[in-house]
Amino acid sequence: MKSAIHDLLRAAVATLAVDGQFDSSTLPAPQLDRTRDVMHGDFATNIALLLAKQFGMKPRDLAQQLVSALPASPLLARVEIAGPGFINFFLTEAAYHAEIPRILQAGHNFGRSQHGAGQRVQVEFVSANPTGPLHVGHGRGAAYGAVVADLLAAIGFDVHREYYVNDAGRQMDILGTSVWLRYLELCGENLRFPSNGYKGDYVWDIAATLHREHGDAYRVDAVELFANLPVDAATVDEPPRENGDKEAHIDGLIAAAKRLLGDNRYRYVFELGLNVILDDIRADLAAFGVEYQEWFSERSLTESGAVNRAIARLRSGGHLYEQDGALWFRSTAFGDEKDRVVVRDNGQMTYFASDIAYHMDKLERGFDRVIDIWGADHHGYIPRVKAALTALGDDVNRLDVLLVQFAILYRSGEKAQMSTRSGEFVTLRQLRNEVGCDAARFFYVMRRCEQHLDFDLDLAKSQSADNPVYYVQYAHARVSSVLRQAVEKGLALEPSAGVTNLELLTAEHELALLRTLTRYPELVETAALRAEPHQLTQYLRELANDFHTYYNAQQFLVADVALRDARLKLILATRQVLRNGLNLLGVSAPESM
RNA sequence: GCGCCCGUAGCUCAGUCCGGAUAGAGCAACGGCCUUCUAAGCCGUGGGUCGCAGGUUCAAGUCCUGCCGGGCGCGCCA
Repeated sequence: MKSAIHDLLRAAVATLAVDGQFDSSTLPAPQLDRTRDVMHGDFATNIALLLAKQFGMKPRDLAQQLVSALPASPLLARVEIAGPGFINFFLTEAAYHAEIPRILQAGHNFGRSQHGAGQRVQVEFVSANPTGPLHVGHGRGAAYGAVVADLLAAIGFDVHREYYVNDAGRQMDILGTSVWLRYLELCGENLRFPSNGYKGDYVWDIAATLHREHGDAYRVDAVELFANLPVDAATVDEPPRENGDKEAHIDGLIAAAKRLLGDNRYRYVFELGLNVILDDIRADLAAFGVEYQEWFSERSLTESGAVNRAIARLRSGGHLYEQDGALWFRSTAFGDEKDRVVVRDNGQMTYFASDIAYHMDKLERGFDRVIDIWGADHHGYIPRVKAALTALGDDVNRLDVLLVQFAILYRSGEKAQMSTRSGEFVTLRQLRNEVGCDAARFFYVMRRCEQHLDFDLDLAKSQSADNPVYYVQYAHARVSSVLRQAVEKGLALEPSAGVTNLELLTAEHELALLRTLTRYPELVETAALRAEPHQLTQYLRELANDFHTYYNAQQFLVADVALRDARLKLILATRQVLRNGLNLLGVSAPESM
């Protein structure tokens, strides 16, 4: 609908440009906006104000000429010039009525478009280390990423959803070692669990599996294991101690574990921990309605030689240097605040080295656009990744990093704190079980991603008007209920009947609802392009409000057959749009509540 | 100290990209609406120096500069 009016406007501007000897390509493209106030019509443009200077005319005079140059259209009831020179477009009721069969015919495709056709986009999100269950912070990234991906797919992009699995590195060694130590305790060994180890119950569970299936096959003498290790720091329950170093202690434990178990047995414990947790994350996300095309292994980057290749490319470009026994990337040459180590003095690759290789690999896979969705605490990491891509000679503009701020849970006004390491956290699974997937998905994307999210558990659970997700779902259920009763009373409409009777929809509430319905395709497109799912939640609340208002003002199942038919078509179209929008959010559209 | 994000009604937030018309919504408060399709709903009323100060502009919540407040980050951790 908007594009039709936009075409008329562009034609008028082009006509005037020719008359006035202007090259239309040098003029700003006319913007057409939805009006805020119905007094200003349906659409408005400020193009006369913007072009007045170039055309050497007063804005209102230019506006008048533009209006005269507008091609005739059955969509336009009238066009007015207002204020300093705005041009306001008032659409005919028929223009709105014609949208109803369009919505009904398009069905679940209404709002979808081919805007991004032919372009491949990768969206990488969540990518939490598989060292424990996902917590509520990951949940926001999951919901946000999934909806952004679905929005982009809705406007025609070929979307590749990916989870980067950190299945290598020190944190995973700490997890494997934590599992093994718990196992030793189950074997009856007496030991002091390291302050830096993973203390969650899930570690005990994995250790119990190992013990149940393999008995004492992985047991060693704890006294021998802990001999000659650097002193650990104090845990939170212990009095402070001097000279403790939790990092050196855990690294010593990892090295001892590898030595005492040998490669094969160490590997087995490590893999057991990784696989159990990764399976849990997969199941958790699947239950949350989040699906991926690919789970990309960090380890595979080393095995495929991608990391070495990335380093070689940086080296041949002269971007690497050695200092203090380590290999550094001169990222300051590309705007980073300091240079970064890619190979440590002990020969180990840093996480950053893998990440360079990963992003190099992403671009090599030919995506037109690569979107990373990270927690806001990683924002300092953006300059170095972009620096690396620039140094590699890749087009850094293909990468967008979107930062998602923290989600803070509130229960009866109190914050719920979370930390994976201490084992005291609220998991995504707990949240899903408590408030349900629908409320969780909706609440997570209700705010702009740059905004801290106050997640009110009590509100998310409440079945009342306060709860926006129920409010929208209730509108859908209400339409369904009316349609059910129409069938029961033998009043079912014939959806294929086309535009017949729609001219009877002239009440203010009906036209307001229609106006909102026709905004949907525009809304989906901007929400997708700007990666702003909250626009969709906002819109659905407005649409639900328009419907509830209409519902309270008019009876649908009236005796007048023609009027009833028209109203049923309108609410059927409303249900379709509610359903399409909820579907994009990953929220169910219940037939009854 | 440096960098990123945020600051709009009592509360939670839209609106800022790309400057436009009297700054919007929900909650909370107050007052109405169920013999009629689900009251999980609707309608109405009150409530704002858009953090502060300058600047640009015909026009600034929106753009620029400087402050102030809050969050996060500044490892040869991931």
